[in-house]
Amino acid sequence: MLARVSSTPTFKRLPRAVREQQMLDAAVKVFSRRGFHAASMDEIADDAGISKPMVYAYLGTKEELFIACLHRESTRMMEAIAGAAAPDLPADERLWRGLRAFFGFVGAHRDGWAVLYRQARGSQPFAAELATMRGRLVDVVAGMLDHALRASGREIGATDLEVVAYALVGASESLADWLADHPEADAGKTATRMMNVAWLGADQLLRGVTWHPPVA
Amino acid sequence: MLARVSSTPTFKRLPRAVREQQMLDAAVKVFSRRGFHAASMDEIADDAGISKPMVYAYLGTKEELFIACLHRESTRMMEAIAGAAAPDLPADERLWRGLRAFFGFVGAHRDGWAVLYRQARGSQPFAAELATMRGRLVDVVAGMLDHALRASGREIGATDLEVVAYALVGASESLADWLADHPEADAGKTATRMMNVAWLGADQLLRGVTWHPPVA
DNA sequence: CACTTTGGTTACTCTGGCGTAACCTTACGC
DNA sequence: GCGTAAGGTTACGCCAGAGTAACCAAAGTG
Repeated sequence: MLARVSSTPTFKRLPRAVREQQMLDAAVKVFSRRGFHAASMDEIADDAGISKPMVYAYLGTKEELFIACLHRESTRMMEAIAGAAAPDLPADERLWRGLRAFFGFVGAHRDGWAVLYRQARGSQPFAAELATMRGRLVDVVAGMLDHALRASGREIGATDLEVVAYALVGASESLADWLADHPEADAGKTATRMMNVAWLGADQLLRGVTWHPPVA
Repeated sequence: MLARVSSTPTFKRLPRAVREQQMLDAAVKVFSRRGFHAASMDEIADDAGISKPMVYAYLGTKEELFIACLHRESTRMMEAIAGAAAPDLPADERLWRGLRAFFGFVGAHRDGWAVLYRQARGSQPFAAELATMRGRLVDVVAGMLDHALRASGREIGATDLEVVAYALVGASESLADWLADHPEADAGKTATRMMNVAWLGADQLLRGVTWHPPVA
């Protein structure tokens, strides 16, 4: 007998890259459930099946860890969207595919992304980080609208463009929240609904229709 | 001489109701600047010109204090909106007035409401509170849309209605954030922009126009 | 087989800041 | 003028939970 070498071979001694992902998985989960502040490094370490000092060794401070989570998740999301919305498609098709990818992603990572994202909106240290990511999305949407507008010989002020894009992104985020809170809801259907709100308005704008406040 | 009674008459010994408002003012300010977690009760007390135990005596725990802030601010906002959007006006007029009131409020309370609001979205203890308030707004918007739809002999599923309303509210919130971050921006103009996005889409919906996903 | 790197652990330290106990003092009713 | 409540203070207890020191062990590497 005396079998000791391979008594528990499945465990332990994993390469760094693997452990880091496990830690991030655990961190996303715990941050989601508890919120940044209430989440404890001990619980995260525990959940990752590792001891706390390892987390510090690999991913650093609690704050840095959170940012690492944000980064990983947002990168994944951006890739999902970019991969779906090819730039050579017509505007409505691009919008539709982008939205579908977005809601698909959120639907598949409900407690991951959406809640992480919610966290980040509030707290100063991460707001900047988040603003950058949202900024990229806004730019994409704005670029899309601008492109479509120019194609139909129209134009619109830069600020107006930004604000409209911002509103569309905001509406999508809200519906993503809604989706994350309604486990029974379907991602595709939500995307369709968003499209109805977004495109019907955007389409009008593209046609040159605008609304003006009453003179009163 | 011997004047001691009225040596510092302007200070101290204020009735509870007054002090409570001062405390809430201070709390809103500090919570906004620092965020819930980083805000310290000491700083709030200090800023209110009072000592910490008084804050505990009047408004309770840090958490309770935050909720009290949320309550006061949201009540004020709801009143501003409700006061502007009379229920007997036509849909577009109501929407326009409501939006103007909303952005006017946010513009006037930039660091107050908007940041408080951002805070609350993330952290569990307040998310519920906030969800209730947003729920009321969503109901109002949904009711408005439903009313207008029925008036033109149309109808729409309850979930669809809710989701559309949710998207509109979300877009408004996003623009409110944008407004809070751009001190130079004008509230009225922002409201007009939002109206362009919201109404152009909603108007189409009201006319029975819908968008459907391509068969592919 | 030394010997070093990499993956891992237990068991602390230390501090920020919430919440409170104990204690004054001005106003007001009677 | 005297009791009592309402407004106010200083000074502290206390603990969760971030971050660390010190130490161990299994793989590579020559």
